[in-house]
Amino acid sequence: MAVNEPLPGTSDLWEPEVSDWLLLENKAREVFPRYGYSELRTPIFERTEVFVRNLGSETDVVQKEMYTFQDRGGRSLTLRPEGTAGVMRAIANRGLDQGEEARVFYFGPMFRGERPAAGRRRQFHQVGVEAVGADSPWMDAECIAMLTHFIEELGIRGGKVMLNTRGLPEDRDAVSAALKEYFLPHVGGLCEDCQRRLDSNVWRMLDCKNPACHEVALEAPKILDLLCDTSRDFFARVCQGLRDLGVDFELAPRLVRGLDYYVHTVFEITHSGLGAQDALAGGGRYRISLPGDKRTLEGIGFAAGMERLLLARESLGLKTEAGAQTDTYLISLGENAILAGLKLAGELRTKKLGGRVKADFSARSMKAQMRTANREGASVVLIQGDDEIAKGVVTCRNMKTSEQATVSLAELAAWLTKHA
RNA sequence: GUGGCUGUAGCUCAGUUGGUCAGAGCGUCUGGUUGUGGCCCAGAAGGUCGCCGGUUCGAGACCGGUCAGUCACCCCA
Repeated sequence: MAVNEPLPGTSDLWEPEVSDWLLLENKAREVFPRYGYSELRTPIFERTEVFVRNLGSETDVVQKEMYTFQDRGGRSLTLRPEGTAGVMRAIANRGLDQGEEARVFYFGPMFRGERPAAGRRRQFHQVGVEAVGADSPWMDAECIAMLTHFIEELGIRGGKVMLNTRGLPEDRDAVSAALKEYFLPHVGGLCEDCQRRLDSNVWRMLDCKNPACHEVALEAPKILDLLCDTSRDFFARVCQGLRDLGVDFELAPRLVRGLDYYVHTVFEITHSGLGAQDALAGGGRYRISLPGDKRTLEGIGFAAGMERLLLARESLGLKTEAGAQTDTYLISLGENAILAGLKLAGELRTKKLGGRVKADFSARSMKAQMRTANREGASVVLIQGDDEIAKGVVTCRNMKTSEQATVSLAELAAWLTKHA
């Protein structure tokens, strides 16, 4: 049995869950193009270098979560742990003219070697967007609005937009210095991680979840207050754009997010229906150097966890229930009839009649076949035995009303149209 | 990677202080007369009690390990 179970953190997806996934994918394909974004599909594995370069060799994702392997040529390849790096690589490969923008969306499986928990899998799925070559704050506002639009279209209420800014790279030293100065006197009472972070990554001390650290971080200087005028002005425009678009948001002064390439806007959407991993989506503005391109490209993007979107829907009672598997069920009595059933089913499909047509080839009793038809939720049952075949008719039963009629093959189409 | 909880038929679970304890409900299959579902009744199939080892006269029950699930931490989506 164990050999048949999917690997930890992966799962087989059956109906009716597949329907929920299709809904998600279809919504992405419906909503994002309305904002001028087009779908991009990149490979599921890349040269390891693509991710190391883009995410940074020091990040947790790169250091301990990637599925990396050697191919037959000895190259180091990695299953993508996130979507942005591959998208950037694809954009670099195609080239982006000065002033040109690339607005794309994507979705698909990502892979990280983590311990599975609620809303966290080893093969998980993200739907994300990237708008590269766009450096306007209004772009940020529109991007966040698009995300909330998408989430609302999925029927997910109760998501909260948490918004902050990290300012420009030039601001970083001043902010770090101020934070260090603030935290230094308190460091004795903080968790081990934060004691280390004081030197390695003081920004992250702001969003530590350890109660003692959080207490201290509450009084920390606000990043926004430490930024230059340019940064503050940029952020003010993002906020204004969101207000003009009618998007509710909360300022989250301690939201910093993990990756170093973020500049200016950072945001998350949180939802209470998820358990400990309460982030539905996260993103921000970034500056990235594309390989083989001297320019630094700026962009804005986000990624949403599809499993988490589905969990949020589930917490709101929106999970798809199991439904009928079959619309028209063909019962055949006797060997001759089975062959007739095979042919009739084929004709129905060719003529696009009867919806989902399933023929029973089991040669079981009438009763047994009827039971199966009923269990599968068939709305119509067509019965053929030697009698019907001899007369060139089909016994048609409407399973909802229990009406039954003997219908000639010529009239079958009309009957099905009426009852199916 | 760390910790808590869990692991018995397809599903949900009972199984007292180790000794007919391998069970129930649901589901499935078959039947309740000659070609008819959903209700009802009857019968049947189906599990080496996650796996390995140990303690014991004897373990599903106790111990150790391992695998898996789940929740939390870390980190993130």
